[in-house]
This record gives sequence, structure tokens and C-alpha cells, in this order.
Amino acid sequence: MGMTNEGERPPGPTGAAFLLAQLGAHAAELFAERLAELDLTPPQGGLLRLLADSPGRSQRELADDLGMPPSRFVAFADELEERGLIERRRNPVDRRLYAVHLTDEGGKLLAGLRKVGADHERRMTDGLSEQERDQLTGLLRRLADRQGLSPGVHPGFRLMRAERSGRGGGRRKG
Amino acid sequence: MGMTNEGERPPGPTGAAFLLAQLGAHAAELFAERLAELDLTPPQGGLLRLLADSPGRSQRELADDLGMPPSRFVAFADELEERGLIERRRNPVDRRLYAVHLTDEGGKLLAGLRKVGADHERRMTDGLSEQERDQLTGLLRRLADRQGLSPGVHPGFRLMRAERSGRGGGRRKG
DNA sequence: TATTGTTATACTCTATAACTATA
DNA sequence: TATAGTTATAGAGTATAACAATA
Repeated sequence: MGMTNEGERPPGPTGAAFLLAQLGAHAAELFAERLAELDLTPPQGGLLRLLADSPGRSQRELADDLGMPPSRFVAFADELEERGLIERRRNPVDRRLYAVHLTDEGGKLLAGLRKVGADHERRMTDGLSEQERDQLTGLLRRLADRQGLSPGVHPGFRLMRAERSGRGGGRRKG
Repeated sequence: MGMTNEGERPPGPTGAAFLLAQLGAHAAELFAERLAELDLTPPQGGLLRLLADSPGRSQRELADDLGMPPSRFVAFADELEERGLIERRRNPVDRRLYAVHLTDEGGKLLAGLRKVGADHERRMTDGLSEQERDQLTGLLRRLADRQGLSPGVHPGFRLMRAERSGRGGGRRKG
């Protein structure tokens, strides 16, 4: 009989689902902190990766992939374009569409982002042997598959603040 | 040598860290949906559990545990008190403090919440054998430990919308 | 008429700081 | 003076809908 603890243990947060939520939030937070060193938010990093994989798509398609309304994508893309990381090119065939591309500088930043990602991966699985890490990854992949999660699509970007900013309000001092 | 895929694979989101973030967000979302059936948000459920474990603490302490400012805790507790789930009792020794307690009805709802939690646990680990589930839980617990995550403390409540509501604005129809 | 991209607007959420009462 | 609880306000974020250009 397995050493499970359903019903014998303090019924609180002790199961795999809770640990997944806790570790997932921690991983996302830590990754966001590392990304901030490159002046990127997770959705911004997501777009760069998306553009590297399939360049030239329309804003609407990209907005859909990132899970944000097209209206929001505009300002989102504006900022990255002003920073010289992405580029809008008119589609000569259908002049309503923009084809969004990564610039050279955007490509460079993407390389840095990938380094950060690899480093993050190491830190998150710290303390596990190589075999255990493979074991974990395999189990997680099976769960993700079973839950119908598309590989590579946003880890909850919708729930994170899209833009970096100082929070909140406050009464004026006078 | 392990079948790891660092550097050989499309460098994108394929590692354990990404899967953790993805599955964690999914677990949190799914759990929130189930909680909504009880008209509870995750932070509200968190408070009920907290009160069951250690009743009678002050609002400030509870707010700290939930990771919210005391000012926000007021309205948060108001709603649960109006619904008859929690109760504020004056501390006769230090009349500045409230001692927050679960009511009988709050206790009943907590029982329902635990059922939902157990069910959620089963759904999230669906497709794994009992042995694999134990294996996974063990690995996750070690990671959580190594990352310094306190057992049982909020899985990212801060990043979730605290109150249920229809989103956003929109121009008025006229 | 339908669709892409864009702007305008209204609305929610929430953090900060002032405030009240107790100590 | 300091602390628990509360209220008031400001401001960010963002979804919805109107709008303009093109098909």
C-alpha cells in the first residue's frame, strides 16, 4: 500500500496539486525577476520567442497566442518597437495587416533570454540528480499532456501584470 | 548519460521549470473554478483554512499571512462576515484588536472546500499510478523545501484577482 | 459587409496615507 | 508615542466598444 496521505494527514495543503501551484508560482516569479534584468516582462519574452519561431504573423494572431485582446497588443508592441526589438512591416498584398518581425537587436536579446532560461532551469531543479530531474520532467510532461496543455504556450501570462510599474495609488502628500 | 535535452532541442519551453509554471498556473486556475462553485475565491478559501488551523488571531497577522495590506483585509473580511462565515470578536484585554474566528457555517463550508481540494488533487494527478503520484509528490516536496517555500503558505494568491467580478470597462452604449 | 489595426472610455482593483480608538 | 483597524483617494491596468482603413 502506498504511503499516500489522503485523509490521514492534516487535510490542508500537502498534496501534489498544491505543491504544483506553489512551485509554479515560485518558478514564474523567479523567472520574471531574472527577465527584469533584461528589462523584459514574461509576456514580452513570450512574444520574442514567438517571433523567432514564426516570424511575420499578424498582430491579431500574435495577440491570440499571447491571450490578450488585440487592442492591448497595440501598446504592448509599440513599446517593443520603440526599443528597437521588433519591427512592423506592411503586408503589400493585404494592406490591413502588419507582419511583425524580430530585429537584429531583438534577436540578440532573445539569446540573452535563452541563457536566463537555461540558468533558471538549473536553479529550479537544484538538489535533484540528473536522473531525478529526468524523472520529474517526464512525469510533468505526462500530466501536462493529460491536462491538454499545449506545449510552449503561455504559463499563465494572463494572470501576471503585463507591464512593469510601481503599484497603486496613495493620497497626495499635501 | 541522461536523456536530458539541454541545447539539443528547440531551446524553447521544454524543461521542468516551464512545465512547473504551466502546470502550476493550470492547477491554480482549475482550483479557482472549483472554488467558485462554493462562491469562494482562493484567498477566501485560504483564510478559512487559516482560521481553522489557528483561530482568534488579529486581522493584521492574518493579512500578513495572506500577503495583503491590512487596509485591504478590512473589506475582504467584511464580505465573509456579512455572509456569516467568519466572526470578529473584541479582545477584552487589548480593545484595539479583533480576534477573528470561523462560524459554524464557515466550518461547514470549509468541509466542502476540503472535498473540492481532494477532488482537485485526484484530477490533477490523473493518469499517474499511485506509485508515480508518490514519486512526484516526493520530488516536488524536495524542490519546494530547497526553494525555501513554507509548507501551506499561499501559492501565489497575490498574483490572482482577489475578488470575483466581471472584468474591465467598455464605453457606454449610447 | 467583414476584418485589421487603433483610439477612447469607463470601470475595477488596490496600495498608500490620513484618520480614530486604544494602548 | 506607537499600534490595530478603518476610510478616502489616487492611479494603474485593461476590457469593451467605437472608429478608420482596407478588403
